[in-house]
Amino acid sequence: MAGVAGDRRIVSEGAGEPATLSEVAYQRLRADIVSGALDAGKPLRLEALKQRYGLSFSPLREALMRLQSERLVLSTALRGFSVAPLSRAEMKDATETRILIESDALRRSMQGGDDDWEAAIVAAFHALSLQAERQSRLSGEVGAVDMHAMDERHYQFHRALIAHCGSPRLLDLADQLYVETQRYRRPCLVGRVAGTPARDVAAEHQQIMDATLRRSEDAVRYLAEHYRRTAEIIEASTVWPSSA
Amino acid sequence: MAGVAGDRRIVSEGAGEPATLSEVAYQRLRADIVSGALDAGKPLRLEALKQRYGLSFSPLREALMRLQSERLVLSTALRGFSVAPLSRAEMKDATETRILIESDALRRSMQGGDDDWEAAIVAAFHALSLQAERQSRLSGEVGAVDMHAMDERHYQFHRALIAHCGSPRLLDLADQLYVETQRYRRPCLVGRVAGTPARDVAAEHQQIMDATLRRSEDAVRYLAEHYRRTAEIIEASTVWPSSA
DNA sequence: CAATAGGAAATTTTCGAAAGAAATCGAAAC
DNA sequence: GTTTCGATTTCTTTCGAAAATTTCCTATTG
Repeated sequence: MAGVAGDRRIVSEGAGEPATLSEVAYQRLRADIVSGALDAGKPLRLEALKQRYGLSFSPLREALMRLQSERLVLSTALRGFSVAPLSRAEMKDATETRILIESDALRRSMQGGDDDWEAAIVAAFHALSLQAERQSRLSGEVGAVDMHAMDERHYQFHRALIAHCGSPRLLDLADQLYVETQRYRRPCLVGRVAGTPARDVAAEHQQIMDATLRRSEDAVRYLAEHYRRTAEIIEASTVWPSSA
Repeated sequence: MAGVAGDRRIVSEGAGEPATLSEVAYQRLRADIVSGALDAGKPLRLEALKQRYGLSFSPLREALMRLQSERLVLSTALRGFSVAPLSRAEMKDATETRILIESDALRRSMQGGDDDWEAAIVAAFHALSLQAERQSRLSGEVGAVDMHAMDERHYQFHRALIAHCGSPRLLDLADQLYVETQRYRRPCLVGRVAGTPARDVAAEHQQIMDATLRRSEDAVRYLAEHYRRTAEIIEASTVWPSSA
């Protein structure tokens, strides 16, 4: 998932490895929160994190401070940090905010989008399709084949659509909301839940792409539908904590 | 400026003083960046900050990490932090993003807004008017009378408009963008620049409020115009750094 | 028996020093 | 005169221990 939200902030020269332990802590904590390796709602004891990642307090606290700004971590003064809980309300808010941001970004991209932008979309769509096909062919084999690669392609496709919007803030927010909503998607992707209507995600992507290349306002509508449909399926198939 | 962006994050029990030095560092650094006490673009040497605020590295770095997420501070791995520079492009992006966020938040507020919401708007408008009048009466006296109080009232009015939107994310983003754009407004407020067309800001606020209470889509239009007008005046009357 | 105060343990937060990396400066080589 | 290399200095980053605070447990009181 190289390139997702947060990479703007610490400008490390090459594309290579992170230069500071603070950055390492940030990336690993974020990955573990998104993947669910760290349970939602649970307190993040510094001693435990120190142990887990082999880092000391300073870089850990700096990373947690940053994650707090991105709504992945909660903090209470003198009482430490905890993984931000999951709830219906938060998922809805994240989804609708994402739609607001990406709709505008897509519109702006379509307005000024050039040939390179179009080509990048087509390329990302193709790569996503290949990965999806490979995925479905291997489904049922050695567990969770390569969800990571799938996520990355999926992210790249949606990012390509809005890449030409011209606003660093919108792109950043989109990245951040992608990560936030990913927390909700991930558990659903692991196993197909019974009673879920078969859904042709590839067709939805195709529809969005086609409308985008036509520079049609339909693209915005399709994109919003795409996100809302995902949110609905997740809401229905998630076992929510009692109080949320 | 109690209550502006960032207060969500660290939940300190009472409304009282900040419980941690990390929080103190955050608030003071932010205030100094917004007020211009720390020059835009300049590097933030930790030794100097330590001296200035009487704090040590850890809380300072944690605060800087947070400010970085809010686009007030820039950081380069192993090369430290610097105050985010000001530029036309950034101001435009911040302004347009703010309009996007607040337009949606205002629409949602108008949809579900109840009596208390309306009352709070009227109250905030009134308080702002009183402060503005006092301000203009005292203008020309002992320098910069109480810009702080004025800012606070102004913030509270705009916040009251969108307060009922129901989305914590939108409110947070609005807060953040308010602070960001405040950096550009502040220098303009100090002295009225020659050639600036006399502008009846109070009338604009009145117009926004009236349309809002009527639940008219005009409110959204007026609000956007209000922000764009401010941005234009600032752009014209600011001495921009050569490369920006 | 519930409520409360006191104290021990666990945890967060802060500090100052040590380690590590980049920038600076000057001398030597081209 | 310009470039390159190396040592020195400056600065950031990290660490582990000390300080401050909360949490938990127990004994005591009403």
